[in-house]
Amino acid sequence: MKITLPDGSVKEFDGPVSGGDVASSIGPRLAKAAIAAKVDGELTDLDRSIEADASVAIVTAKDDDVDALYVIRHSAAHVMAEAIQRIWPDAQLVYGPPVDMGFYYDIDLDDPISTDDFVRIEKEMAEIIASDRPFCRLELGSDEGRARLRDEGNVYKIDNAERALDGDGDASLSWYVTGEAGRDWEDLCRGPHVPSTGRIGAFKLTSVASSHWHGDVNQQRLQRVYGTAFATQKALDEHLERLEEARQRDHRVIGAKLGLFAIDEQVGQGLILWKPNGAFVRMQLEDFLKAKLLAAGYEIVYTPHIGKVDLYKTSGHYPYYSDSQFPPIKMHDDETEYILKPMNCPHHVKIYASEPRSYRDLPLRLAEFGTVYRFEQSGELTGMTRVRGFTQDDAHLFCTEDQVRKEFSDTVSLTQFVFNTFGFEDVQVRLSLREPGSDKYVGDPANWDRAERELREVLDEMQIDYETDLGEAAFYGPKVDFVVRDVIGRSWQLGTVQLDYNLPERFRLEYIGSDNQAHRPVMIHRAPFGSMERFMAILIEHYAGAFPMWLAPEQVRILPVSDKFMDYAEAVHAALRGSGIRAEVDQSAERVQAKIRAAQEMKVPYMLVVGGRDRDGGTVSVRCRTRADLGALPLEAFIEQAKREDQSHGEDRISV
RNA sequence: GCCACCGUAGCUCAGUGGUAGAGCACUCCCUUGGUAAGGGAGAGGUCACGGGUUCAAGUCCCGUCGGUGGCUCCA
Repeated sequence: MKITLPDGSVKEFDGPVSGGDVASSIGPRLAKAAIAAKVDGELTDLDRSIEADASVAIVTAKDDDVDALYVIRHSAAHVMAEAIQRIWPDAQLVYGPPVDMGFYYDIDLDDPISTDDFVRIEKEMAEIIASDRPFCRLELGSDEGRARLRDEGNVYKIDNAERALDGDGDASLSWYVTGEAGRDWEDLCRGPHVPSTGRIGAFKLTSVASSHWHGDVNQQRLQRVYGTAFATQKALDEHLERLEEARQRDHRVIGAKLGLFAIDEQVGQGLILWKPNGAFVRMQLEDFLKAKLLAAGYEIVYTPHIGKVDLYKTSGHYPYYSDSQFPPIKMHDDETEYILKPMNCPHHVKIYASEPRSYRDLPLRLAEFGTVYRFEQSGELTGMTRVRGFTQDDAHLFCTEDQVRKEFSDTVSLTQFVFNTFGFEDVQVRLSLREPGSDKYVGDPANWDRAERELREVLDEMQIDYETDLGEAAFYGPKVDFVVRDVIGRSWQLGTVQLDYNLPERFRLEYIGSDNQAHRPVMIHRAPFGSMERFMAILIEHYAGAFPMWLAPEQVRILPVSDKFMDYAEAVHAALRGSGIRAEVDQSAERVQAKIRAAQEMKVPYMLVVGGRDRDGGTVSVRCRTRADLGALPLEAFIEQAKREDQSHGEDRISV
């Protein structure tokens, strides 16, 4: 029998071997480090027999190996479940997979598990790990397995088993016993696991939350205990440190510290108050994009925050999303109703419809930073990322069928340009298509087919990597979303480009073609930032509050060495302001060291230390937030360079 | 919306049913200094809100509001 190793070498064995045997044949150290095997690309237990020629890779307990972490965390989930059942024998196990950064186990138990219980659970886990009991696989045929599950009486496991067996006549069921069958703890599980509990290097429980069976709110509510595990304590410590650092970058923490935004419960949940510093950054972002849009042939419009319900009935939004809107405002006649607009499109559609359009007018690109209101569930609200009132950098492009391709491709380029400008690298592109056979979509299926095909073709032409999500489309058309991860690893949708063959239909939009006949335009909805609130939140975390100079509300802080030089500091201040540079003077009675520290903490890009030497020479001593002391520069030269850095969006940096 | 946890000074947090605390920030005074915290003093509180138990509640119980982590949802 031939076993091919990852380096391409081939080892011969007589008869079946296990991954462990293969490891031993290579060397004792590898055998010792091995925790699982990957046979023809599939992870298996180290002691599973390999019956035929195969390529085999040995998985060792390494913290940078996703397979190793997968197996370790899966095993840790078992150990945690056993620990929980030791403490709460009534706990019914549901489902316990490894996930991105750790693992969880869903448990049905009436007693609430709280983080205070973690110490107890972790102690039991440590004991199970210290006893170093082997994970033993126990396989039963489907009938025998079902009988066993019936005896155990856990409906969740029976359900899991039926799903595993579904459509596979001769499938079997497997259990993993942590120790000796019939005596020690066991769990229905597909595996694989580490050879023994002692191989789980380091673990920690992280949080407890609620979940629902099958993710369905109408089903049994479960408790989900989250944890994480690594091969070594060092890696676990580093992971926890990274989490802590990420928390320091949290936009809610930095937003408060830098005076960017506030939320006030008297104003309302999920409603953002942009404070002067945050408002300034937002204004810069809007101006930046507006200039780009005007250059690309967009036109700016303004529309009201409310509209009659009827408008949204025509657009089709109202019946679909009535429970995620603020309730309608009823007028004095008790009949007319207005709603806070949940979307800008119907208003823009009405601008299109306000005059006759010729094919010569198309594409018509209407842009607006339009604030919309959606009644998100209270449990959903999070800082600036998930809110009830937000401003979309919205635009609607009305074009002919023939123009769709180019307009769509231009908007995708624009979105990419925006992400590049801010240095976002971890951006996933997601193409959302409709779910075949579902009736939740409106419009002609032929139009949908055409739209979906065109999106794919353009993305392919632009050589963009994307993943396809069936069933994630908007009800009116397919879309391309740009998804960015925040520092805590959560994914947020920012930019979006959506094709819409549907609204023009519902509003009976028309243009007169070169044939002098009426035709229906196609709409593209697009928002590169997505929402100003969410984009701002991600930007804060991305920069950890240290905005590049062109975005920073305070670009320069002048630090007089003592208040004897306050007059010179004020003169420098006036010169900077006169040149359009945003500067402040630190007037406190502190020493320079303290002033520097304060400015660094407030993430001011440049500090100008000024004292006697500078006053006499007409210079400023430049300190950069990231590059420390740069030395002295004549005031005029600093202003020149500062303006250049500002206007070039950081391409040209100040140097001395 | 659901579950768990949390809510004490502007911020970060201590606080055993028995007189409300610290550090930072703030104000004032001293210090007048050259690249990440000089020293001193002062001010700042309806312990989220409402009810209950108790001789006595920041502390225990119930409710409401708000926050956090998930679940579900996200045009």
